[in-house]
This record gives sequence, structure tokens and C-alpha cells, in this order.
Amino acid sequence: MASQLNSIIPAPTVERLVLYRRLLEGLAQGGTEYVHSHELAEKANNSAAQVRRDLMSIGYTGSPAKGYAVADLVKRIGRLFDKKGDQKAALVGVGKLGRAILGYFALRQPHPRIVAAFDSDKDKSQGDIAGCPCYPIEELINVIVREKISIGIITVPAQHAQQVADLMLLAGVRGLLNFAPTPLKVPAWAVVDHVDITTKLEKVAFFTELKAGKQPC
Amino acid sequence: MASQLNSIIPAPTVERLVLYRRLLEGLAQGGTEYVHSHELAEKANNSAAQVRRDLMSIGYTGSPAKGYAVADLVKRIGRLFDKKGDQKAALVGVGKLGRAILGYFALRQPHPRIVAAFDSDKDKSQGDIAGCPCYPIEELINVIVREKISIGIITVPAQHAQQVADLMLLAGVRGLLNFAPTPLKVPAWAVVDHVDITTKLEKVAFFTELKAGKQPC
DNA sequence: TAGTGTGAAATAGTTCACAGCC
DNA sequence: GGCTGTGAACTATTTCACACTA
Repeated sequence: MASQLNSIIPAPTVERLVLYRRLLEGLAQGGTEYVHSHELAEKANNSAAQVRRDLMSIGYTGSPAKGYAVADLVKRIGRLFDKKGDQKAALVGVGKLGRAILGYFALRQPHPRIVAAFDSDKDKSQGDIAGCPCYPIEELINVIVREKISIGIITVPAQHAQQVADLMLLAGVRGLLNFAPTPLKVPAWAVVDHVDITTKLEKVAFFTELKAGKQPC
Repeated sequence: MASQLNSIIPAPTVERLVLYRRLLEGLAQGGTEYVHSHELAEKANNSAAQVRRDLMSIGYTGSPAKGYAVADLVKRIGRLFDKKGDQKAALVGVGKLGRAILGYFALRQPHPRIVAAFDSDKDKSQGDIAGCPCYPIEELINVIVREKISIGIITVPAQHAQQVADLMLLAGVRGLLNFAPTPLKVPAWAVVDHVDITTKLEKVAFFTELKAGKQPC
């Protein structure tokens, strides 16, 4: 799906590291100084071996006696993600889903901050939503260039998704998170990830049915 | 992540089949009668070989001359997903995200219909949202049992997610779609899928940064 | 002696390659 | 001649197993 990346860290590991960070931050606040792989695995529910391998893949090493130093590890993972100069994100499509995402992230202040939102509807593209300034779609290129935005979040209807993606890539965005229920075609130098809620729901329904019935078809 | 499933159809294939169905429905409306694997692959952007393998995995076979019969194939895939008796879904957590999802699905009328929403906040759990009746969380078990709901959608804050999941499973739900940024522990007979928007965003940001670092644009 | 780091095996999933068919 | 079906090769990822160490 996502294009080939010549990284040392495999994609699923990256996802888990984000989770570990969250869990470790919780532990750190609770005053825990050290964790063992199996404790972290328990919380993340996967295997201890996998936790060890994941941490190893970022070059972090624990001690058999104490385990992994929580605070230090948080810093280490943080250094991986919150790289030089914070990345900025823009969201296109201030519909229901777009608004929800803006509101959701406004609270959490995630790493790539959403600093601009766009919509083709003039009524929606005015003022702030959850503290994020909204612009008409015509200003997309200007704003993206001016703010040096590198990540795009697409929450427009399926039929406009590709068009919006092309526009953002043209403006200099290099990573896209696509919520539209359609696949995007992007050049090899861009990164895309796809969150398709409808498909996920159907998938869960399918496997639920399957497990319940046991007999396929 | 998702628990072991003794199905003949691998999980990624299921996801792609859902997509194929959408694409094929579009084609059918456009009056197309037959497609070749590479045409479908083009739209879904993956390889023709994969499309063929996916379709083969549900026992559907095309002809070298014409390709795959669109209408027939839609029906075939539909039969897989829209099984005997439509499944019903319930959503817990009528916050921003929950509302957005309700609104989103209200339009599309997806296969597992969302027939109930719940919230612990009395103000939110009244009346309808996007045509879906809202109940206080106390009624969850009653309603789920009464309506024979088998799928649960969790859009509550992370700290309540596990609790809500347990409650729903207790009530008879067997599949969960979790939007809370925390992993859920569920028994082996249940199906879970996890949509973690924050993590996805951080992942995209990470790989974007990584790729950018590799070759100076 | 429980817990780590890591090579090796196992498993899951994708792409290749080619025979067969229309 | 281009397209399908399918075994085989290949890639990616997870799990296993075990030497090592504090």
C-alpha cells in the first residue's frame, strides 16, 4: 500500500512505537522508573518478544535486571518522532468528519499540529474551528507554501479526494492522510496512509459473522 | 493484532473486496458489463495479479476474453458481506467523533446499520442524532439484547474504552470497532479492529520526515 | 534466574512467471 | 495476442529458541 520506504524501522513497528510512547508517558506520570518487556507488552497487548524487538530496532537496550528506563525511553522515542522543526498539517474538507478531527486534535495537541483548514464551501471556510483558521480552497497553495505545511489530511467526499491530493502535493505537501473512501494515486516520493472507516466497519462485520457462523457462505 | 481467524479469505483481501465492490457498483451504474483485472487494479491501485487472486479467493472466475462480469461479481461479493439477516451496530460515545461517524454513516447506509447510540452524559443521550436514537449508557445492555446488536463502535475517551468494550461484550456484542487510542483486551471469540487516528497521523508524519531527509527536494 | 538481545524458523502476504484459453 | 488461473519465488513480519548477562 504505502510506497516502499528505505527505512530501518518497519511500518508496523512505527505504529507500535507511537503506542508505547503513550503507554510509557502514562507510566512515567505514575512514577514508574523501569518496565520489563512483558509489562509493556501486557499493556499494548502483544508479545514481550515483539516489544523487545521493537525497542531494539530503535537501538534502545534494556538491562536484564531492571528492564527499560521509562523516562529515558520516552525521550528516545520522542526524538524519533518530534524531529527537527515541528511539522505542520493542513486539513481539507470541513464537513462533519473534518470538524470532528479538528476538534479531536485540538485537545490533544499531537505532533504534527493542524494549522490550517480548507473548504470549497464559502460558509464553512470562515473563521476558526476548534482554534484552527479556515480558508477557502482557492487559498490552499498560498497558505501551504507560506506556512511550510508538509502533511495533508483529506476529509472531502470521495469524488474530490484525488483532485485535492494532487493540489496539495503540487503545493509542496509530501505526506497525506486520506479519510475519503477511495484510494489515491500519488507519486513515489509522497507518503500516503488511508483510513477508511466504512471498510473497517464492513470488515469487522464480516469477520464477526464468519466467526459466529463458522461456515463460510 | 486482530485475533486469529480460521477463514479461507485473508483479512487484507476482505478489505480489498469491500473496495472492489464499491468500484464495481460505480462501474455497473455507468453501464459497464465486463472488466478486466488490470482495469479494476488501476482503480484500486494495486496489481492486476492481486485482483485476480482476490477474486479467485472467493471462487469467482472470469473469462480471458471478456474479463469479469460486473453485475454478477457485485452480487457475489454482496452475498459474502450482507449475510443472512442484516447485522446491527451500536455506537457508544456521542462526542465529536461519535457524532461525525453517525452523520457519516447515516448518509451511506452501510451494511451494518447503526441502530443505537449511547452516552453517559444525559444531555447527549436524548433524542435522535442523524436519525439514530440515543440512549443513556445504563440502557446499553437492554437495548443491545432487545435489538440483537452484534457490532459495537467505541468512540469514548481512552480511559473508558475497555470498560465499554467489556460491557458490550457482556451484552452479546461479538465484534468491536475501536476508535479510542488504546488497545482493547477481548476474549478470543470476539473480533476487534482498531482505528487510531492519532497514531496514523504520527506515522505519516514520521515517514514523510524520513523520506524528505533521504533525498533533498 | 528472570529477562534481555538476536539468529533462525515459521507464518502471512505479494509478486512473478508461465501454461492454458478465447 | 492479451487475459486468466495458479504454482513457485519472494518479501515482510511475527514467533521461537537460546546463549548471555546483571
